[in-house]
Amino acid sequence: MNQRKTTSDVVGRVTIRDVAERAGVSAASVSRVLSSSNYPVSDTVRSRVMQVVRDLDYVTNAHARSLAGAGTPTVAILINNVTSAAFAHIAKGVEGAATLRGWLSLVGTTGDDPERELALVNLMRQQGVAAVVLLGGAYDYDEYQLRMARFARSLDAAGSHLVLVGRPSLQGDVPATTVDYDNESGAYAMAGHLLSAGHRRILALPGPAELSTAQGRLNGARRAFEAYGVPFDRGLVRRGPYDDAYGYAAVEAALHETPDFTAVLAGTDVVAAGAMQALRAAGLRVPEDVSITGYDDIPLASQLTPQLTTVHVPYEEMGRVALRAAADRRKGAGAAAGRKSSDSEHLVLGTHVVVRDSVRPPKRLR
Amino acid sequence: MNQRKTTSDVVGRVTIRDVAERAGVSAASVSRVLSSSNYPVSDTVRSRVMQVVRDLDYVTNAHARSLAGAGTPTVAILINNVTSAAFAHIAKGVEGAATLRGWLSLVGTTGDDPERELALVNLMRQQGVAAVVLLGGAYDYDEYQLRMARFARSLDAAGSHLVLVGRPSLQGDVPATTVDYDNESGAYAMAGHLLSAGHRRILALPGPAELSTAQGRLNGARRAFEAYGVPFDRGLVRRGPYDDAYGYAAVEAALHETPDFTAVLAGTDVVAAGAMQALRAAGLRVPEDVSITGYDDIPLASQLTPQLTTVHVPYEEMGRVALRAAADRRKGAGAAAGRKSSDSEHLVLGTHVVVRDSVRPPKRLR
DNA sequence: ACGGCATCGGGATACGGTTCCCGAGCCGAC
DNA sequence: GTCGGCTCGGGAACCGTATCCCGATGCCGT
Repeated sequence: MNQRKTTSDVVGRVTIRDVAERAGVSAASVSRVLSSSNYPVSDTVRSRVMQVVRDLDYVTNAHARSLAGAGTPTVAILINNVTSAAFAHIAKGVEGAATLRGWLSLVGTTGDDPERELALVNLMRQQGVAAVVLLGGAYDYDEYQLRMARFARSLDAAGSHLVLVGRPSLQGDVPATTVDYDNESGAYAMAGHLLSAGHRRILALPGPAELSTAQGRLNGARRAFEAYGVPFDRGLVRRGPYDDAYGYAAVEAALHETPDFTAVLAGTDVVAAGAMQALRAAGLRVPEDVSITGYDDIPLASQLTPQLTTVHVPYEEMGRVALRAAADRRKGAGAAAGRKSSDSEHLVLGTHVVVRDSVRPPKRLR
Repeated sequence: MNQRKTTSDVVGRVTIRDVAERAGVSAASVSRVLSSSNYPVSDTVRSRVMQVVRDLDYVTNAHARSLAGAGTPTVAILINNVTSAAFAHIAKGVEGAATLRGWLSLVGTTGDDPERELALVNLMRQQGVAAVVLLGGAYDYDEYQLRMARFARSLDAAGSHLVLVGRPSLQGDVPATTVDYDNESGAYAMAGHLLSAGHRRILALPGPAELSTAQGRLNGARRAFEAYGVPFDRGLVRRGPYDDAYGYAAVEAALHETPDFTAVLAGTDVVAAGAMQALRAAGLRVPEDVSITGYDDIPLASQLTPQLTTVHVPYEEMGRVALRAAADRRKGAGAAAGRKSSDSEHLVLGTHVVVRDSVRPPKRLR
């Protein structure tokens, strides 16, 4: 007697046919009522279906829907590390913009592992995502260019699209969009801020040597030194990973070896926080004895004491722009199979210095 | 001569049949080669298929796969705010554990909007996710209980499972798992730490009155006061949202109205950061003049100067536990349709005080 | 030499929707 | 009165993959 028609025992899957049967209509009608197409459906059928849907607590199977051609567009966010504030803000921007359009967001973390990145891109390709957004500075090997170009073409062939955010853009005619910020100019402005305050001996903590963002920040600083006619002392540059331990250790070492610096130009707000602690531990005051600047303008910057003068990077905006770019391209794709000339695109957002309390003129000038 | 041959005209979707045809085998064989079932396939067929798969850069369609019964389990992470460090760490734990098992992670942000939360749970139900993990403190209305119970039952009926992390658990026989930490004990210990250092006039900034976590933290503190025989002055309690502006404003106001406090018991590390700034702005030193404690032990706590004494909450571990619970339950579900008695489950993780540099005995005792 | 078993490939079907196409009913207009 | 057009419902053909079931082949033992 345990027939399926009684509904109450339909514990597992409720299908569209169950609904149709119970409402006394065809599956096609149920689909039309639910899929909000503008196919005309009589009010009686509509209300009958809706009632049954509520009764049975039915939801459509997204996989079947996708398979049949309809289906919610999904954006994949691939990120090195969810706990990084900067990345989290980009992700927020992407997710927010996605939600606004009714898109779904899948996230995967790569943990800086290229193998895992590869695996994830393929996984996302399987999912048939509308776009893949790759976040975070990358190591700019030749191999990187090759790998990304392959990703881009694979995704493109599958009707998807690759968006690189805060990463080196791709050379050549590769179907990918890059969303970037003016990294070098930000560093230029930040270093200029210190130089124009009178600092000459500036300890630079750009970050890891191979990371694209670190390179850009160091270049910007170097250009500022040139512009101000101040010799750039490579002995005052110390490399290391983007974390506070690096900031701490680098300052501690510099205090022993080249203690005449009057300011610290940190590659990141987090690095600046570490540097600040090391200075305090050595009995130095910030900014009275030593000035500090950061980069990123994450919430931490204004939570430190003194509040950190830093470079504002519009991370959340970048995320939004990234998704918009992907969505636009998707819309445009419907036109013709023939590729447009604007296959690859490079969007650059501005940065600016946020002046807070961590910079003062060097002591001897006061 | 490096032509891609026929491949070039298969621009859009490459299906399993395309692969089969090109390899001169049936679709069934291709499926068997790729799905790593232990169905016996001859080496010649296998290698032929693999070759074509590489040539065509074929990936299986995950939607079709899911529809056919196989398919990657997916966990949905529903989170108020990606930029909150605590939530980000939970999410990291969930995501990491998911990845480890080959699961996928979908995220959605609710932005504290119950409507959006509802919509998201339904969306995830459509996706046929294996589990939904709901993060973050919630407002503990009666309606909350009802709503969550409905979610839990809906998901359960669809073969999925609801996991509540850092939220009030559900009353009654609701098929949901709760992963929690010992919030009240943490607060008890933290307040006890201040009391045993000699503080008696302690400014409490528990957070918003209605939030479940804030309530628990205040209760713990109150119990500590009782245990130490110290009267609990409600005039020294100031409510507000969990952000640094609240910490700043509350301390500023307290400095005018009840300036005799010697310590601040903040409901959150971020709140503590705001409080610390307000004290500094008023010319007070931390911890020499006023002690401060936090709660959460996010990275910020050790980036502040002085480093913050706080309560460590095992956020990432909670995330891992949450996913494990969901996975275990899923495995167990295959056994019998009949429900076990352990339909709802409540896991509680421990907390502990991390002593750093932001607490000293009050001045008059030194 | 022959039956039987293990190995392996292929056709058919199911998964749960969407949508094309057709047809029935109804109304208004000539 | 008839015909055309419009409204709306249903049957059926997909979407791409996994898997059941059956048949073909080859090898072994007796």
